Amino acid sequence: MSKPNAHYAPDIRGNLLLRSLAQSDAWLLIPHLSRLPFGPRESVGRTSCGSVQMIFPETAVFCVRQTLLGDRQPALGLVGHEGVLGWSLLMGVEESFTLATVEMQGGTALSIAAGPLLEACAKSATLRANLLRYADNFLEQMASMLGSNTIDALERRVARWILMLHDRSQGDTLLLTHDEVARALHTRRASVTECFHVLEGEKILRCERARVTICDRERLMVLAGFSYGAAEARYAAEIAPWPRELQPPPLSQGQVRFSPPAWLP
Amino acid sequence: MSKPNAHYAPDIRGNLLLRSLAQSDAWLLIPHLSRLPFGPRESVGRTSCGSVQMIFPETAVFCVRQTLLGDRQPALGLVGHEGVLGWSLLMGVEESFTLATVEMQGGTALSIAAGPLLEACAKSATLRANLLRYADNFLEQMASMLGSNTIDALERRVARWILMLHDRSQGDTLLLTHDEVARALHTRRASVTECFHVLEGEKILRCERARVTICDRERLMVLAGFSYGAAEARYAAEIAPWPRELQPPPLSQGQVRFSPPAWLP
DNA sequence: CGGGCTGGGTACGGTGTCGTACAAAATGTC
DNA sequence: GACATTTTGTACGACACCGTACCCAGCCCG
Repeated sequence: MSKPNAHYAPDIRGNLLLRSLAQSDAWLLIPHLSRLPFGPRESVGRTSCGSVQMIFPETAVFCVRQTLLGDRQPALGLVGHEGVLGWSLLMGVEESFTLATVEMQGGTALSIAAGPLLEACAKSATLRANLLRYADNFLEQMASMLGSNTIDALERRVARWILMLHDRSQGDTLLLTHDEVARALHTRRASVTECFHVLEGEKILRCERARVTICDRERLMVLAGFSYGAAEARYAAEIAPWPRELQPPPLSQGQVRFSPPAWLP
Repeated sequence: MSKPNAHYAPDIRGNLLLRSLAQSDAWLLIPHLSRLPFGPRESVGRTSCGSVQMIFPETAVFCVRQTLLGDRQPALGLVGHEGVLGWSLLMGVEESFTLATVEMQGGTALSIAAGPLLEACAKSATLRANLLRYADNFLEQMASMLGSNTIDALERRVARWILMLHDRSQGDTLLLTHDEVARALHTRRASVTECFHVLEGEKILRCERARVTICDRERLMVLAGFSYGAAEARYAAEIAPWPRELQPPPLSQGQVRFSPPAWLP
C-alpha cells in the first residue's frame, strides 16, 4: 500500500493531460504526485530515477528514443506538458523500451510511482481510458515521425521538429543548438545549419547562438506540410485543446494550403 | 447486448496471441469470433468491414500504414498470426489512424466486433492486460521500424522486412513482388531488385517471379543487424514464443555477431 | 497460338545527404 | 584580459538513392 503524500498536493494545471481529467480521477493521483526539476540532457529511463514511474511534464520537454544506443539514434517523439511518459505501465509492461532525455533548457515535471498509479487506474476506468487515449495519440505521433523521416526532405523534417518543440514550450524562443536538432533527426549538424539558413532567409525563424526564435509559425506549418498536424489535431479533438494554433490562416483566392507532396497524382 | 455465436466456436490455435490467453479469458472472446477470408491487397480500416472490430490474423499478414495517403507511404509495421489489429479500441479510440492492407497471398483471420470485445475486456483485467501488452509490443515494432528507416542502408531495411514477413508466414517461400516491398519501404522498385540481387549472390535468398525463398535465415539476421530482433525477443519474453528462430548460431572463434553500425565509437 | 499484362532487369543523369574537416564567432572561466 | 570551450559557418569530394524510362521474360486469357 502506498501512503498518500498528505502534506503536499501540487497544482496540476501545468500539465494539460492532468488538467483534462475529471476532478475525481485527478484526486486519485494528486496525493501521490511530486514535482521534480529536470536539468538539460538529463535522462529518464527505468533506472535513472530509482524506480518505475510515470512523469507528467510541466515546463520540461522530453525527447523519446529507444534505449538501445542513447542519443545516436533518431527521436521517436516528444512529450511535453500535453502528455505523459511511461505509458508502458498502463499496458502492463514494467520495463519500457524507451528512454527519454530532456531537451532544451529543462524544467519541471510531476512524477508518480508505479504502485499508486496502478492502484488509481484499477479504481477508475475513466482515468485508465484517458491515459490510454494519450498513449494512442503518442503512437500516432510516432507514426507520423516515421512517415516524415522516411519520405520528407530534411528541410521539412526540421520545420516539423521546430513546430513540435514550439508546441511544448512557452514563448516563441527555443533554447536549442543545431546539434541537438541534428541528433534528434539523425542527420549532420551542418545540414541543420543549412536548413536554418534557408528558414532565416524566408524570415520564418531567427537564430542566435543556442537560440531559435519562431517568427512566422503559419508559414512554418505550410513548410512542414502533411507530416505535421494530424496527431496534434486528433489530440485536440479527443483529449484537450492543443496549446498552439493548428489552423493556418484563411486562404486567399486560389492559394493552395498545403503544397501536396510532389509524388501525389 | 451482443448474442454469442453459439453454433460456431472457431479453433483459436491459429493465432498465437489468442492461444496465449488463459482459458477463461479466451472463452470470453471465442463465442464472438468469426473467421473471415482476406484476399491479396484487401484493406481493413474503420469503414471497410462495415463496423469497428479487432482482427486476429491466422494465415493472413497485414501491413499497417497511416490512413492518410494509402500505400504510397511507408509501412509502420506488420501484424500476422502473432498479433492483433485494432488496439486503438483498447485505448478508447474508435477511429484508429491506421489502415491495414493484406500482404502477399492473403489468408484468414478471426474477427470480433467492438461491442463484445469491450464487454469481455471490462469483465477481465487479465484479458485487457494481455491484449495491451501486445499493443506495447507493436509500439516497439514501430519504433524499431522508425529507427531502421532513418539510419539503415536500404539493403539492411530490405533484409529486415523479409525477416518480418518470414516470421509471419508458413514455410520459407513468400509470394511477394519487388514492388510490394518497395511500397512498404517507400523506395524504388528498381532499388529493391538490386538489393535482392545482392542477397541472391550471397545465396541468402532465391527469387523467382513474384516469389522469394529464404535460404539462409541466419545470415539474413546478421545482415539486418540491430534493427531486427529487439521487439521480437521481447514478444518472446512477455507474450508467447516467437514463431521463428531469433538466435543466431553459436559464434565461431573471434567472429563478431552483429556487425555494429559504422557510426559506433 | 497470339495478344495483353504483370513482374523483373538494366541504364542514365541528377541530387540530397553524408563524412570529414577546419576556422570563425560567441561564451564561459580563471 | 587571456585562454578554453562551445556553437556556428563553410567547403569538398563521395555516393547512395532517386525519377524516369525502356525492354524483356514469364504468365494468363481468349
